Amino acid sequence: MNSQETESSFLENYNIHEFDIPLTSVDMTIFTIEDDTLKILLVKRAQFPSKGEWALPGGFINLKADDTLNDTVSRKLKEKTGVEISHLEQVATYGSASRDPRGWSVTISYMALISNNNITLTADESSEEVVWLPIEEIQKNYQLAFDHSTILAECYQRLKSKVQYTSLPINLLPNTFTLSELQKTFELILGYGIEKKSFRRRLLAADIIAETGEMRVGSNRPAKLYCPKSSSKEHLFQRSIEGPRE
Amino acid sequence: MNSQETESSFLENYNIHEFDIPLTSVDMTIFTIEDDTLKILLVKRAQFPSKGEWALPGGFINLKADDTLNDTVSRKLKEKTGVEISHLEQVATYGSASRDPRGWSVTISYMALISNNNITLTADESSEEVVWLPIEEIQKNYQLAFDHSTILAECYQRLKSKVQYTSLPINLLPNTFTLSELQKTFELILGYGIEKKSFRRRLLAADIIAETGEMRVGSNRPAKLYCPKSSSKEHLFQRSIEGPRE
DNA sequence: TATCATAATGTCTTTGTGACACTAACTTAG
DNA sequence: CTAAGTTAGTGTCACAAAGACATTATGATA
Repeated sequence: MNSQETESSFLENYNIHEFDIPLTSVDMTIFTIEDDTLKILLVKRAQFPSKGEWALPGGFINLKADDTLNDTVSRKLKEKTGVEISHLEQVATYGSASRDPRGWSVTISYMALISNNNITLTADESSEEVVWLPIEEIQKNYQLAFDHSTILAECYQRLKSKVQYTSLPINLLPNTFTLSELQKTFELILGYGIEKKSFRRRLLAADIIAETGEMRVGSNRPAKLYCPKSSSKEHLFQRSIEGPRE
Repeated sequence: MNSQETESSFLENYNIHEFDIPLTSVDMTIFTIEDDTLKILLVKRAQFPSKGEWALPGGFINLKADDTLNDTVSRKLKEKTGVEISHLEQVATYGSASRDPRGWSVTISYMALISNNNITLTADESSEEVVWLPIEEIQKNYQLAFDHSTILAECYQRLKSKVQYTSLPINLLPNTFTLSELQKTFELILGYGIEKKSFRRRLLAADIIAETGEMRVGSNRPAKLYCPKSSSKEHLFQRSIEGPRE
């Protein structure tokens, strides 16, 4: 290095491959609701390492194709689901020498919520199979590749805690829904029942949904259909939802 | 690729340098309180790129020295402050082709809280100067290197929102403190005054601090000294702190 | 037309917070 | 020695929002 060096001359001589740098990827926990069950998307790996094992969808950053991390994630999401994501949120980043046998690696995890409109899942060269599986069953009976069980657990935890004080579950439903459907979604994630009246008071006070004027007709009293207002996708409630008192 | 390939033969032939991978670093927003002011640590860069500009402390992962991301962060923290960190939390990860002139890069940002016990800051080969600066002044009058202004803003935002519903500010104080000192710390970060009685009720209900039995003597009525209980470093309050009513 | 199931609302109780007045304890000025 | 001043700490009421639970509303179906 000489004293005549400028920023541009420095950059001309800079070679990224001189250094040991970690592999960097993104991984996604994509939630949806199917058959009154919270499910996430898993892929069966078609390539080494961990070939044949179940894993979260994800992949390496493509330095040519992607301008930002969000581009990487959007590209991967489109590859698997081909569908518009309702909510996308970065959760955490994991890095260590041992989490991937190929070497020091870093992965950035994302949580995505989509409404299940009979999406057609598409496998590609990196995955033999792409399926929705109930999250509770994965946590009980599946051993995921790499540290994906940990990543999954942290994303699920994030979802569960955000459900206590935000309107996030709206992103798991279609564009119109009844209040009972919305409440059921909250309860599914929280793991306990909540009071109908309090729940509706919260929604009303938050002013985040609007009546569509239409009704959902079933074999009982029809229910009003609602749609989210623009601000509703992640509204923070003033207090968090409490479970039943003892 | 042949059909005889196994996981171990795959790994033998795997060369990380065949691929374009991004540079990966960590950056830290280290908060402390000095002279009743919230300050963070900045370094003046001694090397290209952005030589001479102010930046958040941080650096690249050392694949030989670090086993995990936390090792990288701990190492960097020790280099600059030489001090035990009270609270450390990953905040967000930024990646893009343009954020660093050396090429596609990813940085993982951390927020750290430490109590200011007259720490001696130490510069090293990568930084000419290491100083505590008031965060408000940085945001007004400083243009930081790379996207560090954005990273700083997001860490500050994280701190401010967590102060509303957790006991995080305890980590900015020494091991013993009075309730008034603690309240002042909350108010400093929140940016508004809070009610003494409600504040104390919350702390009592949370059961996160204990009387030491000692008193702080000044030129007025002496105040009881408290110390944190083990669970107190990030206790979640049942409701968030509200500002004054209109 | 009666029954049933779910939708929607009314209202009382409980809980925790903001407001604010009040008491307590110590230093300092005179 | 005493009164004034300042900060520490407590008592109490009003208010806001949530839980509990009863009640009414509205459709399908037998």
